Amino acid sequence: MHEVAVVAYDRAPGFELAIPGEVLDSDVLDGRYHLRLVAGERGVLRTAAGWRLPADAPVEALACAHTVIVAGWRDELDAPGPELTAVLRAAHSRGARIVSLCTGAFVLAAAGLLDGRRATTHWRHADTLARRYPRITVDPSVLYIDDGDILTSAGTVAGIDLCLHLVRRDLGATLANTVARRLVVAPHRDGGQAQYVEHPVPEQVNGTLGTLLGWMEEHYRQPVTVDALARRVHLSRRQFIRRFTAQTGTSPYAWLLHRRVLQARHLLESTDLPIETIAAHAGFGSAETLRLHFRRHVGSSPSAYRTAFTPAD
DNA sequence: GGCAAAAACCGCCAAG
DNA sequence: ACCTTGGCGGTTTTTG
Repeated sequence: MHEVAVVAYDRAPGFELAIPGEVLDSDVLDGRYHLRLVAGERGVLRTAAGWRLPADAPVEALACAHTVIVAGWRDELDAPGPELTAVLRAAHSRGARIVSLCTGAFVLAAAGLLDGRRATTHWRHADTLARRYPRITVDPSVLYIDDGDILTSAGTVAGIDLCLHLVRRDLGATLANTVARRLVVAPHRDGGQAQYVEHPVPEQVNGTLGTLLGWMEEHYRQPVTVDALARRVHLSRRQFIRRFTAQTGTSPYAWLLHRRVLQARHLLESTDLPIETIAAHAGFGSAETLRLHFRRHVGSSPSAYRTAFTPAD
């Protein structure tokens, strides 16, 4: 049983606070995570909308959590209390995994947990974070950053991506996809939040490119060249790459590779096909190529991944 | 939108 | 038997 503590604090944004519950406590996960709302501050706590927050446990409960999630923060100008930062540091040094969603990164930063690390936050606050904490390498162009024991995510909805990533890491890609499907969100939103920087009005990958992404989703298992993609949308290769990266945050080819690795993960978990075959089914030309990109994205070799996620469940 | 340089990738093979 | 890693030149992709 994996204990997850979600930190409750006064004037918390309700949306961010709800994300861990929606993703990690999804009924398709069968209670593999045990979530608790833990008070990070004294007194009566309310959400930004004024709803009363009934914390399950006092600050000390962070001591027994495997994962601690700070979902957002009320105000970048408002420093978190010393009690909260101290207990976060303690939890981390005890080996807990610390996660921030959106502006929750400011709390982690105040606790000194991000010093010397890469981190991200909502793009509107990235500058402030970087300026106030020069020892943090802030990358505002990604949806989330997995730095092993510390994970940070970008604005609002990216918190869902990060929580799905946790599920993927802990329980495998197949289950993560099931959760995503249940929530009716994209199981794999690749790339950064660059699109939101230029077009703060969220979502909706614009018309023709959106259609193209659908096509790619159907055809990534076979060889696809960037030139062919550009031709499909009647753009020069150069212009196509420009638009694609502006909208999705990754280059076309990188998108394909990422998608193929995800499919390979799924096949490794759900079949016992040899690596060579899986490579072919996922759209890689050879097993070596799969291995290279698999290690780059997942951090382990395909067969090591398979043994880690095989029997039992 | 096209060009050229830089970077990344591919598949093969050899070795562990 | 099967998997992983690393090197190598020839391509393809990405960048400015």
